Amino acid sequence: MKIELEELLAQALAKLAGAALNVEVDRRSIVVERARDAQHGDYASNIAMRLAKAAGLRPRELAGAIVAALPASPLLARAEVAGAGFINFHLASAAQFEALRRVLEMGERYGTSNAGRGRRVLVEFVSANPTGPLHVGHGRQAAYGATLSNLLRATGHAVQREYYINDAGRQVDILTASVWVRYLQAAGSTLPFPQNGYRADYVNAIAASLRALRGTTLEFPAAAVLAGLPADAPAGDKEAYIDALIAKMRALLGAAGYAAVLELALEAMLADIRADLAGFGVEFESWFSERALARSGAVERTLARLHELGQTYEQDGALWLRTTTHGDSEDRVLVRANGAQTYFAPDLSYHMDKRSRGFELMIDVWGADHHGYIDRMRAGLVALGQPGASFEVCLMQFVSLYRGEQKIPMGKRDGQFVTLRQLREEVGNDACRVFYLMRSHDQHLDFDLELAKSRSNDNPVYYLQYAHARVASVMKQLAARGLAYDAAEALASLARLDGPHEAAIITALRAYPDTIALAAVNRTPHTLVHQLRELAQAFHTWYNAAQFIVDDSATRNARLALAQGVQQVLRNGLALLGAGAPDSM
RNA sequence: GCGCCCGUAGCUCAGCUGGACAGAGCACCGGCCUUCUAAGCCGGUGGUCGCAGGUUCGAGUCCUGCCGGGCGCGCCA
Repeated sequence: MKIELEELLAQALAKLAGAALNVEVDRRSIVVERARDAQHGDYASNIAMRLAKAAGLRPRELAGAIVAALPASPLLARAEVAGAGFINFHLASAAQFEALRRVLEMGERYGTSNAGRGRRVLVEFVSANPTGPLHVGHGRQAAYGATLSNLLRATGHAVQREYYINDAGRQVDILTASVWVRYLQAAGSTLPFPQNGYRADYVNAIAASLRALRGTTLEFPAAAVLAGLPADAPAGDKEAYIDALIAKMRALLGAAGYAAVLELALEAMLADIRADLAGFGVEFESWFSERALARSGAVERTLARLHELGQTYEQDGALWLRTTTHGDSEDRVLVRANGAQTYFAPDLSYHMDKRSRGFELMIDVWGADHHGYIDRMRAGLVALGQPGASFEVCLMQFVSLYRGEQKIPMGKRDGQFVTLRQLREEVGNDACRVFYLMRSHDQHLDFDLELAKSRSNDNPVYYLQYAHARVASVMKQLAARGLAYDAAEALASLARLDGPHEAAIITALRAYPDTIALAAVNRTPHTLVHQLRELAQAFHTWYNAAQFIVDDSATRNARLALAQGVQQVLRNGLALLGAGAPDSM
């Protein structure tokens, strides 16, 4: 609709070009927007104000000339000059109802487009270390990544969702050692628990399954384990201690024994994470293992490629990447003086792998604390010959949990945090998904458990679902009264929908596809929540003001058509948000 | 010190990529269930959009500088 109106404006301006107007007009500068206020009609353009100065005319004068030059169109009831020089468009009523017709015709496809033209996009999100259960912060990233993926799909992108498993780093070794110490302690060992270990309950659970699997075969006396180890904190260094403990564990159990514990711990954690996400309705097409990447030699190949390209240098025994030449604030280490790679090396290699799999665009969803890593990654990719624009990061600000006024503290290592699973069980999946998404991702989120549970306007998910259920209920009542919906009569009687409430709803229905498109392009799912809220509000207002099941069949069917249009769009929107659309509540 | 995010009604936040009088929910006050779900609706109270400059016909929105809050700046992950 916008485009049609812009075309009309372009024609009017072309007509004026010779006479009244002596400036060149770029077609792209002709923009029509939805009017914010119903009094301003349905659409508005500021083109006259933009061109007035260059044309040497007063904005209202120019606007008047443009309106006069507008070609006749069946879309338009009238166009008028308003305010400082706006051109307001009032749609013809047939064009008004076109939106409703389209909703009913397209059904669940209403709101989709092929704007993305099949562009291949990889959305990587959550990617939490498999060293513990997901917490509420991961939940936000999960909800965001899932809905962003849905939005991109709805706008014609070929999306793949991926979870990167950091299963090669030191954190996994720390988890492995933690499990082993718990396993020993469970058999009565006096071995102290490392200060830097993972001390939450799930570690005990894995230790118990280790015992069930291996019996006593992995047991060693505490004295044997502690022999030669440095002091742990607070007397000593907790980092040095845990590293020594891990080395000792390897020595005592042997490579195979150590690997067995590690595999068990990793699989247990991953199984938990997968189940949690699946339970949350968040699916991934691929789970990408860092270890597999490392074993394939890909990281070495990436390093070699950087060397070939002359992007690296050695200094103080370490291998550095010249990221400063590509916009980073300082150069970065790829391989430390002790020969170990930093995380930067496999991360770069991983993103090159994404590119090699044919993804034009890589969208990473990261926690806000990683923002300092963005320039580094992009610079590294550019150094490898990739376009900087192929890599994009959506930063998620933090989540604070409240129970009413009370802030819930969130420690990590000590296990004193609320898990995503606990949150879902307490609040429910639908409320979680929408609560997570109702705020802009670059806004810090206060998640109040009491609010999220309350069945009121506090939580928009109920408001949206309630509107959906009300329509279902009306249709049930219709059947109960022995009546049937007549689609043909409805479509022939849309002119009966002539009140302000109906107009407000139709405006909201028409806005929906624009909202989807904008939310996808700007990576802002929260705007969808707000738009659906406006639609639901318009519907609730109408519901209270008018009766649907009336005697006059033309009016009845027209109203039922509009109600079902609302229901359809709510269902579509809730699906994108990952929430259900119940028929009764 | 440098970098990123935020600062809008008592509280939590929108503000459609500069436009027409600044919006919503909660809270507070007052109304609406013999009719399709009151998890709802209607009305009212409430704001120098952190402060100061600048750009523009027009600034909550863009630029600069302050002030305040969060986060990040390792050969950690």
